[in-house]
Amino acid sequence: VAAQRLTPTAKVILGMLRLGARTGYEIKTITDVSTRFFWGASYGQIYPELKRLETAGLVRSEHDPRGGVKRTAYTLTAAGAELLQEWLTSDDLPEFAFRDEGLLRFFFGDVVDEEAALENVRRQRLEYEQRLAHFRTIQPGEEMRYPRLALEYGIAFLEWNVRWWGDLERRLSRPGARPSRLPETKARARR
Amino acid sequence: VAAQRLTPTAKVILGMLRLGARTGYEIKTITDVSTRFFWGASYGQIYPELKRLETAGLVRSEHDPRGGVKRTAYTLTAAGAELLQEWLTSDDLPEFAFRDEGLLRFFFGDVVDEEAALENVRRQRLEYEQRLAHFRTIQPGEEMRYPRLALEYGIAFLEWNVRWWGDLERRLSRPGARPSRLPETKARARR
DNA sequence: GCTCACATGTAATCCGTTACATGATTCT
DNA sequence: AGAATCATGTAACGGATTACATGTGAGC
Repeated sequence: VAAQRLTPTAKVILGMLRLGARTGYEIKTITDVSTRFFWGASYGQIYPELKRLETAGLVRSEHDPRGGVKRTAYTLTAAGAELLQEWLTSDDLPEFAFRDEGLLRFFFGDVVDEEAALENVRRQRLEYEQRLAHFRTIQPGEEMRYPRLALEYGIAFLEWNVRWWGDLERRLSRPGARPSRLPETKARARR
Repeated sequence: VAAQRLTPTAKVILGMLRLGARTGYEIKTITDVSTRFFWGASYGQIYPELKRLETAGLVRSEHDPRGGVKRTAYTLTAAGAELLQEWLTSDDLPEFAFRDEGLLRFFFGDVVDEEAALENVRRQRLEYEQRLAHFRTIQPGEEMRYPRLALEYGIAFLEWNVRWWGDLERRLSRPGARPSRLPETKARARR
C-alpha cells in the first residue's frame, strides 16, 4: 500500500521481475547493461532483498534447478505487481542524486594554477567521451520501447557533456581574458 | 601523500577551508549553496571528519569563541594544503554517480499504460524545471571564477534536461506510431 | 517573548560496495 | 584441461542521512 517505502533495490527488482527476469543472477546481469547508469544493484543487495520481498509477500520463489545447479526462480505475487504499479504511477518526489568528483575538482580551480585547472576541464571532456564510447557499444533490444528511450537519454546526456566540457576547454584556452587567481596563501583576515 | 585515500567528505572540507571557510557550520552553509548539487555534506559527516583530519595533521583547530558561543576555527596545515593540491591535480579516475528515480520509473514505462508512461515523462520535465527555477535564484559571488562556472554548468545541465524531456513529451503525445504494450501478465514460458 | 541564525555534536539506521566462499556446467 | 558463465550467498566495511540534543545571541 505504501510504494514509497520500498527500498531502492526493491524497486529495480520488482520492475525487472515484471519485465521477465527470474533469478537474482539475471536481475544483476540485466541491470548491469540497462539501468546501471542511473540505478545500480549489487549481489550483496539483491539476494537479501529478494528474501525480504518474499517475506513481505511481494514475490514468490520456486526451486528451479538446472541440472545439478540449484537455482531459485522468483515471480511477482499479485500484491507485488500491484505495489509496483502503484510506485510507477505515484507522484511523490523521486530520489535524485548526482555526484561528480571531476566537477568538484573543477569547482576548486581557483586554488590551482591555470594549466592544472584547464587540465581538469580536459579530463572531464575525456571522461565523458569514454563513457559515451562505452554506451555506443550497447545494443538496445527490440521488444521494449522505454528501455530503448532510456538508453537514448543516456547517450544524449553524455553527448551533451562532451560538448559542454569541450566548449569550455576552448573558451578557457583562448589566450584572452584570463582573470584573477588567488594568491598562493589566501589571506584570511581574522581580527 | 595518497590523495585518493581522502574520504569524499574530506575532499570538500579541505577545499572549502582553502577557499576561506573556517568552521564546520560555515562549511555546511557554503556547500549547501555551491557544491550541494554534485557533492553534498551533512553535519554528521563534517564534524567527525574535521576531527579525523586534525588527527591526521591535515588541519589545525583553534578555539575562537564569539561572545558566549564556543566555536572552533580550522585552518589547513602545510600538509593539508599539499594533499589538497595533489588531489586537485591528480589524474586518477574520479568518482561518478548518477541516480534518478524518475528515470527508473520511466524505464519501466512498458508495464504501465500509455497515459501513465507519458505522465512520468511530464513529471521529469516538471522536476527539472523546478530545480532549474531554484538554481536561477542563486547568485554566484564575484571573486571566484570556477564556482561561477560550476553554477553555469548546473544551469546548463538542467536546461538541457528540461529540453530533452519536453521534446520527448511532444514526441510521445503525437498520436502517430504508438507501439506495443506488454499484455497484462507477461507470459513466461518456463518449460 | 519568540524566532531565527549561529554553532557543535552523537546515535541510530540505512544503503551500498567489495571481498570472500562455493560449486556446477559449458565452451574452447 | 582450463576458462568463462551461471548461480547463490555472507561478512566486513564505508559512507551518508536523519533525528536528536544542546545552547548563545541578535533582531523583531
